[in-house]
Amino acid sequence: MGRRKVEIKRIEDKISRQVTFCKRRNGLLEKARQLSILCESSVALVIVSSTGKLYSFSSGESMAKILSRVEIQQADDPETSDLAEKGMNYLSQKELLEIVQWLALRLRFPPPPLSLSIKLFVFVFGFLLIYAYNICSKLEEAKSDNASIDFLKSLEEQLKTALSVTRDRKTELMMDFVKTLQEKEKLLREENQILTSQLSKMKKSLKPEGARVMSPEKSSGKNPRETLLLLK
Amino acid sequence: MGRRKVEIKRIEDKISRQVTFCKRRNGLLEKARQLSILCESSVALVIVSSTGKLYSFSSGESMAKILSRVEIQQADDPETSDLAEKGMNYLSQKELLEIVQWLALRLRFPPPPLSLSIKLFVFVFGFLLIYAYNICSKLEEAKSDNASIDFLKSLEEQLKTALSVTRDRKTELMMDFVKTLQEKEKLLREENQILTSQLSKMKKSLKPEGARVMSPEKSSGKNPRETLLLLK
DNA sequence: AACTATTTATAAGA
DNA sequence: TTCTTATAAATAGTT
Repeated sequence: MGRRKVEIKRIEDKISRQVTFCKRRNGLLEKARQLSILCESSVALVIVSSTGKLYSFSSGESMAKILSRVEIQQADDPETSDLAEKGMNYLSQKELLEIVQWLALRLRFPPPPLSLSIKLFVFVFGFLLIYAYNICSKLEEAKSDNASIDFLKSLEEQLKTALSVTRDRKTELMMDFVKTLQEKEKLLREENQILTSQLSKMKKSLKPEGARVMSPEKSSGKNPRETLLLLK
Repeated sequence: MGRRKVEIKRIEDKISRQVTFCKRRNGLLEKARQLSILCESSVALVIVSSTGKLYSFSSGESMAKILSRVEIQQADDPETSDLAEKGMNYLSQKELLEIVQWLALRLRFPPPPLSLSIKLFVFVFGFLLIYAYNICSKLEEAKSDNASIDFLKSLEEQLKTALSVTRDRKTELMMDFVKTLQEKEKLLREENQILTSQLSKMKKSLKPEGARVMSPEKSSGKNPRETLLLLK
């Protein structure tokens, strides 16, 4: 829709590319706005220029909310369930590696099962940044009258209250449950060790024919006591 | 660009709205694609229909990556990083302790090395509060405007949403962790059973050799099973 | 899903 | 950048 038809491929001339970017970017943002209004739909659009400048639009509901639907929908989709990789992009590679290694080390558990948790963690983080960005850009357009200041003060209170939900009963219950599970795990591990050592002693005792009598005595005499102690 | 000019406002007729949505949605997605190719820019677009169906486009790099630039840009902005810092400070000592304890419990490790994770966690929670504060102070400086009340109401909704999302994610994280622990427990139990049965087989094979071996056998063969029961 | 009369977007030029 | 204008592209209403 110009003086001539253009092929859809990278515009080589830098100036021309920049001009086209400016025009089409505005066009796209406007089209996004129109679609959201005309058809009552949620639209989130982010454009980053080749020079790194950022432009975005999101309809009435916050971008965070719209994007969360992508996450949910994609999580259900087996093909896209490469969740770990997706989540990684929200933090720098370096930071993420650091977190993964650190957690893996401390949990003595191989990384893969952790990736989901990390993804969620990281997702929340990226989520709010996008959200905040949106609020900020909207804020610039906004003005307030005197009456709204009281409203904002109450909003602040509400936010504080919401924050204290960190300590709600559900969380506490879950923490208790986690504690119980961890204790169970510890006991089971210890028991496993005892069983394993009993087993190896048994095997040893079977090998040398003459030593048969001695070692079973040792193992049967020592192990039960150990087990009892550990269970305390 | 049609038989007649249309006003940009919600299309009341449902059929017509749906048809328009389909047409414009495709147009928008195509435009997004073209912009990304012509101008070598990153574009992420998400459209959710009023019926909840999701359509999206993102240029070559993944949407997550594009969105992460928002994060980078925010981090580079001195005002924002200042906010992040304030976010840390704003959480009460008590709340911070709570978060530390939760993480410490999960990781069975003393707090200090946790700093990175804590940073992320605290940031998520502190973030919105700081923004609320900031919005308040900015708006207090601004001048009267009737239309602003609607804006503020939508802002309130957005903040509420963001908070609930954060809470939901935390719960999800914990649930994932519980699941992992339960799986671990199951595996350990199975291992225990195998070890126990191996042990008793061993002992049987020792049986015919002499009567001496019998009594120790009982005690060592019985204890692990009892232990398992206790752990339930 | 097509069709087509119009509107709209935009490429090139100023 | 911004505006102008010829033309391509998108799409509203119709079939």
